[in-house]
Amino acid sequence: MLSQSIEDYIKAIYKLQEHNTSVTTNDLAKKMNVSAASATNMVKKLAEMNLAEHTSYKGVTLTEAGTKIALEIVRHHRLLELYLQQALGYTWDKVHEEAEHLEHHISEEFEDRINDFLGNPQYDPHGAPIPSRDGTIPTISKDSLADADEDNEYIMQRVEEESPDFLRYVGGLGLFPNVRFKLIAKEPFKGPLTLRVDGDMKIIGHETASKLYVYRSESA
Amino acid sequence: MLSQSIEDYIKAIYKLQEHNTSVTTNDLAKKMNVSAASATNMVKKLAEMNLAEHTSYKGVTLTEAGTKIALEIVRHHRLLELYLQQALGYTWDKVHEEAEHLEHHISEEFEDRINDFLGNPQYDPHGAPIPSRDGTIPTISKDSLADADEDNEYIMQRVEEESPDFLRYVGGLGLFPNVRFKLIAKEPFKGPLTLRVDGDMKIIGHETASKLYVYRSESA
DNA sequence: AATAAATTTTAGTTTAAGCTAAAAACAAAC
DNA sequence: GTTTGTTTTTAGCTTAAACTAAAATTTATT
Repeated sequence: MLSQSIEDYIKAIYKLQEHNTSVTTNDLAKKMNVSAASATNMVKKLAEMNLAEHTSYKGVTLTEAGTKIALEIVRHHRLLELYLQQALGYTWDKVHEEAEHLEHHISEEFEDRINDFLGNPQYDPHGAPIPSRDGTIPTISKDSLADADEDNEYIMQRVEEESPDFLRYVGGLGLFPNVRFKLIAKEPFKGPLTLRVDGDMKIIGHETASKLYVYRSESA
Repeated sequence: MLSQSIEDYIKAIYKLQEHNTSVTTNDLAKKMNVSAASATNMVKKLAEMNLAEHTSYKGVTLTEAGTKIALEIVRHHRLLELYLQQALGYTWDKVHEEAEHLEHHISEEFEDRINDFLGNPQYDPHGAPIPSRDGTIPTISKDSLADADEDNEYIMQRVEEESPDFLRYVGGLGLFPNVRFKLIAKEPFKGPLTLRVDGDMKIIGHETASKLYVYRSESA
């Protein structure tokens, strides 16, 4: 059984890998809120355990074994998030934190039972893909709303931010996964975007838009 | 936030206090599966934190503050057990272990939500009382079936053992909380007991009976 | 290319929780 | 009421995961 700490580091590396090509110990230290030295130590330990590869002064990558563990943790996390929402009525801004604590402590049986309760779901409340038991990840759009084109219709896929405040803000605009909307206007130079969501006009900043992933909708 | 370890010790002391009047560090060490020295160390730390009182070479008692914490943990544990059974279909022999892991990691919100889901329940799947939010404990019979009298009707209140094997055995006899049965015969000298449960005759040992708590039923 | 700045690693400490072995205190037996 | 045996505590060691400060390496600047 891996320590909670080890699991947290693996998950952090996994998440950093999704974005940045190379993950430095410093990136990791920041994400984990520990000193750079602590991150280095853990990375060396992970390498020792063959869960990561580390080239000094360069960066870290998860090995296949490490990735497998990361996917299990992410699966736990996202299943829990959805379960908290669907079964216990949590709002989407609160599920992350609770799942964060629980993800390390549920058994395989628990995982299976909530998975069955939820009908083997593909996405969590924020639209993030839930890795399947065997490590397959449902496809997701990698198109940020910030790169979308005026005058097109889109469907919200995913909000890639977990801060409660941000989620409440976005939710207040009606922008939940699977919601359809139209991008009416988009100012140049990272300016604001105007959307029509369910008949209402909403203006959001470029920064916000960059965290929303969408796919083109066949306009109705 | 108390460490998991501290919480586990507090809970162990609480449970030992329920039975034995005085709790020695050795009792505690056995219950916790640690060396006597480790138990002594922790007890001193708890005393330091004003969660327990310790008189050297004598024993430990929880303070009011310590008891309050114990009750919270026990509440978490028993609510979880019932939730796992009611909401997720766990059998009663498996709920203990899962709850044991989760009890330290659920938030107050989680506690409240499962409590509401369960309708503010009083007893867990084994008939153990669930302390209320404010620390009140539902009444329970302290009469063991081992001390019961021939020819009377009883209702199962509680099974005071958490080992899966034992619970499966007892469950196989049909002896769940709230089940009514009649004590047909009872051999002297800690001999076996004969019961009629739902029309069927069952013979159980004294040792088993001593772990079953019952109350007299007004015979129908 | 040489030096300055930033990043990463190494070295050595700290804390929590465990351990063993030895010492101290208590209980029991003669 | 000593002596013997058990229980409890003390002392000192180990491991995991953090830390700071110093050394090493890489990157950036002139």
